[in-house]
Amino acid sequence: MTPPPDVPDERVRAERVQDERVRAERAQDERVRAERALCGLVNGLAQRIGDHLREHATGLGLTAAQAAALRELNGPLTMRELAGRMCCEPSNATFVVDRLERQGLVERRPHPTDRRARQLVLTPAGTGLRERLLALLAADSPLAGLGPEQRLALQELLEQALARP
Amino acid sequence: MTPPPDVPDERVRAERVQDERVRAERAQDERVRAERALCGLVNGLAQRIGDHLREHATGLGLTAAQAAALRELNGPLTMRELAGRMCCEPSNATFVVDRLERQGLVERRPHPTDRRARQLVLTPAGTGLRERLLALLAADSPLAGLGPEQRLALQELLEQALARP
DNA sequence: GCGAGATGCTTCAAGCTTGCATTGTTCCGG
DNA sequence: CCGGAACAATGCAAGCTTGAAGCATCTCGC
Repeated sequence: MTPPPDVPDERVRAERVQDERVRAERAQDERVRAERALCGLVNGLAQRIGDHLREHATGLGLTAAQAAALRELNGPLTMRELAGRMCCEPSNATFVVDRLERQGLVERRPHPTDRRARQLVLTPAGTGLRERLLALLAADSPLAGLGPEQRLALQELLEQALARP
Repeated sequence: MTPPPDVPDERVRAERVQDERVRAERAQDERVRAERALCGLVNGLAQRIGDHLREHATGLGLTAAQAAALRELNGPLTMRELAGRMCCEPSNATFVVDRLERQGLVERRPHPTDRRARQLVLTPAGTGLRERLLALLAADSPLAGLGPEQRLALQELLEQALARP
């Protein structure tokens, strides 16, 4: 039953190589799957945060984007500053502020020192609505499942993940 | 210099109450600020994940949403299943699949056992493009800043945050 | 001064996403 | 069997988001 001296040796080696490749592929598959799952969790939480905002916003006659803008308007801002705080493009800020203005919640004034820029100021109605919104948002948190030390840990992990561009 | 027996006592108490309220407000403010920062980080990472996908997708003539759909199409799926994997509404899946179909990457077949449903199947072109996409996505990760144990920690935190609905 | 490039805002086209209504099909209790 | 509830997919309206193009204004180096 001992095989001829040359051929099987060859075959054994080939099988070993094949084996290794299969195992490597499977390991990579596993890594990819885990990565996708993790990304899914991140997106899921982001979506929940958005839903939470929208939920409280609709009760006040606002969309989520409008509420996000209103939330940032604690003092006079330029369009660009608002876009920065909302983490979106300036053109998007234009779109959202258009609606807020049409609803009489915010006013576009000429900027005192830069004639290119606009100064966004809340109207009395806007100020009142903003306070109601902040009260609602402070009342319950989309991160209620996490304790203080867990939030800190999460923050550090997220910062590290975002650090490498 | 000793104050009259009644009035200052009153005043001291009032000041103490006022003081406490101010401190409480400030503490709540701080909590709200920290929460917003954390939400910002979550959204930031989600956005980076999306950008990463878009980046590799555009090189293949796909949008991010199309790439996300293609990525999930490893075997025959119904519209509903695809929407589930993409974490979006079925009507959105319809929209995205419309484009994929128009580009000849996917085919809508009648479902073998349920005449309400459709079965999505990749065309040869779709299969090839999907493989190229997966190769690109496996090559670099949007979570490159995190090591294995950190990913595990992040996963656990996110799961816990999402657990409480 | 002044002209070139940078900056602030807006508009537009294209695509994404959601919620709701509609249509066709299946499933189940009577 | 059959009528109604549940379900799959789609059409549609409204809103969100981005990227590129365009106009007004500012700023800096000469």
